[in-house]
Amino acid sequence: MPARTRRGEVGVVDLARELGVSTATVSRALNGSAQVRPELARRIRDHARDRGYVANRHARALSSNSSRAFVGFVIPYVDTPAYSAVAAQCARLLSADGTQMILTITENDPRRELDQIRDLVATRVAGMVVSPSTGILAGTRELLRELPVVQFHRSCGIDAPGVYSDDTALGDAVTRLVDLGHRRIGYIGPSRAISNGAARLAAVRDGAAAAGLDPDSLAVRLLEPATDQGAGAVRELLHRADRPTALVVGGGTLSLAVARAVRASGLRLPGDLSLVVYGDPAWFALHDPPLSVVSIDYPELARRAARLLLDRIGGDSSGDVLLTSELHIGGSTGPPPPGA
Amino acid sequence: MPARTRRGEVGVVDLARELGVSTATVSRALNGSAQVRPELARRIRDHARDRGYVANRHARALSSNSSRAFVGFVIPYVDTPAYSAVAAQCARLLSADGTQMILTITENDPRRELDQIRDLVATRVAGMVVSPSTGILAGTRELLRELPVVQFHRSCGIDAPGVYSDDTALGDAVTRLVDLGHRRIGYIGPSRAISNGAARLAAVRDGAAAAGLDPDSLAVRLLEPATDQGAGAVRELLHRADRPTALVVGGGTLSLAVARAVRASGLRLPGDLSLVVYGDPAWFALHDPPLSVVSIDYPELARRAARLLLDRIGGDSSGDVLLTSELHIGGSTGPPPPGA
DNA sequence: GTGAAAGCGCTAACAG
DNA sequence: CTGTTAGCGCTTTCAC
Repeated sequence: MPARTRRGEVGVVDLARELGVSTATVSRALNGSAQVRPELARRIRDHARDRGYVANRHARALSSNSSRAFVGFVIPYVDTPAYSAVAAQCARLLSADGTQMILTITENDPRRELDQIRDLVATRVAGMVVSPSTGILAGTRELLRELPVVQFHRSCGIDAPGVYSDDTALGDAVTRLVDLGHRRIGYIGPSRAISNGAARLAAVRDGAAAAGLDPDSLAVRLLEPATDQGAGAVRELLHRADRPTALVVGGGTLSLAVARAVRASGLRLPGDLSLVVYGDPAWFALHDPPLSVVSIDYPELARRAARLLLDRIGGDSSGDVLLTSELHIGGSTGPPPPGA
Repeated sequence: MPARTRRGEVGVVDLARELGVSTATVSRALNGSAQVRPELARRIRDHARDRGYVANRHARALSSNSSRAFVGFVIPYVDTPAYSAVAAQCARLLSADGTQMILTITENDPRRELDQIRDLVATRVAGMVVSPSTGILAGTRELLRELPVVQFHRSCGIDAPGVYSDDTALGDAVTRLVDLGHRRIGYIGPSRAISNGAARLAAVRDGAAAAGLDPDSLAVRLLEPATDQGAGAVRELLHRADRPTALVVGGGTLSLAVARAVRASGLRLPGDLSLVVYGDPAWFALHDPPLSVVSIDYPELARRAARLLLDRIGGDSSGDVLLTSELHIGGSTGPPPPGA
């Protein structure tokens, strides 16, 4: 044991002794209980500050079996801003509330997910934001039932509100492409096993239907998110005899991979192929021409998640939040090539 | 109080009673103390598992005044992968150790930083990784002296090991540019008030000197990181009569801004201007031509930070880790324009 | 309004 | 090897 022995920490007992009052009074004063003579309360608080008193959160959490001292944030992946940046943003917002955020990564592994969520429960977190893994276990659902939970990006069918992106902009993209004259449109997106994968595919199909194109005519390739197998899908799609004249991508990591593969294919945008990707327009604007992008406001997503969680911990039972995605038209969308 | 009353949690006392042993024995068995009859230990563990026992981390932390149950991770910004992705990655690695990571964001505000670090101390974290704010307060340094700390990206001169990127590749970039014939080279990087800003500037100057170019002849613009004021700096540099024939950027967020501004300027790369940016080559490869990039291996950085922290908590006093950055030559670097 | 005392759930001496 | 007994530092009845 590397022994951080007893440091010279001051505790409530010290404060109480030094002020000639009881620990109960100190505690009350420090927690703003109205039932302490204001004058005394102020003296206690001042003294606490002077002595550099910092309450031990474990003792506090242990004693008052409820506190919003900690919350959990559970995400599957680390290497996409859709998760890690939103998590960080959320930590920022929660800290304003004096709440510490414990971040855990499941790597989309149901087993780890269960372990981590169990550990969070063991920490008596006041609640948690969770982006469920694809094959969430029954035991995990069970655990989640026991405390305030907010789902995020993905839903796993438990009775908890969530913050999701409404990906209709993907549908708008398809509609727009059809309007431009495209008939053979490819879609590469995350697996439908993930709730948002399913939602995005649905949006794309709806967009086609809305423009009068048979959704079943779409060339669809669904992949695990956060893999760069997008390249393979692109090559496959573009080497068909009736290759699509337009491609829509429904995921951030996939989009990067697809953009690179398309670039490698030598096709001209938008002359030979139209392309709409998913993610941060600022980055995709590096491309020449700037890519048309479906984007979602991550900071806002984080804000809503944080607020929803705090509401829920506070007992308010709010409903889902659906954040509208936006279609930014760049230079990569145009009419299909004449011969097509 | 939103009252998560007493849920039907099982505790050591329950296990002890049900098994007809003492809580001490249960505790020992559960913590793998060798001084329990193996047969009994196994029975206890099995029973604990069957009952779905999960130890209350607060009680544990409170009792054994040392534990690696929690660590802190303190970063200034949320919107750059240099921080948020590394933090997430670190959380992933630490969880394998059963350690929960509390993430906090200072927004580079010394006051918040102090508050947050004080709160982490109040949580009795076993240690923390911290990327200090620019104007860190004396009180904060004081606090950091009291527990195992690993510095990250930035150093604040306390006596704690750190994980840094060795940005000599920035110097290599400059050397290379000089070798290509460039004499007027601009550098846009993070303020020297930040330790890594200073280090990068030094690397750039060293690179110039190594190639026989007077470091003082560099056109240097230092900015706050994570702002997009890069655009202004670019316009200013490129509108001078003796505008640089090459530009090197020493920060991720700055790089994006600079790349966009250069693009807007209409200058051809590398014909009119050579450009070397800082960040993820995969993203900057979207640019046409693909930008030459100085990059650093963030996952590895996270790995080293996690390991260093655990070592340090374990009592090992290891030294700094310097991770070598790499220069990826893309298509944005070439000889200066003939007339220059 | 304030104090005394009983825990929160666990670990760690100290005995046996 | 195992049980008894104190706490860890705080909150919270319950009296006064």
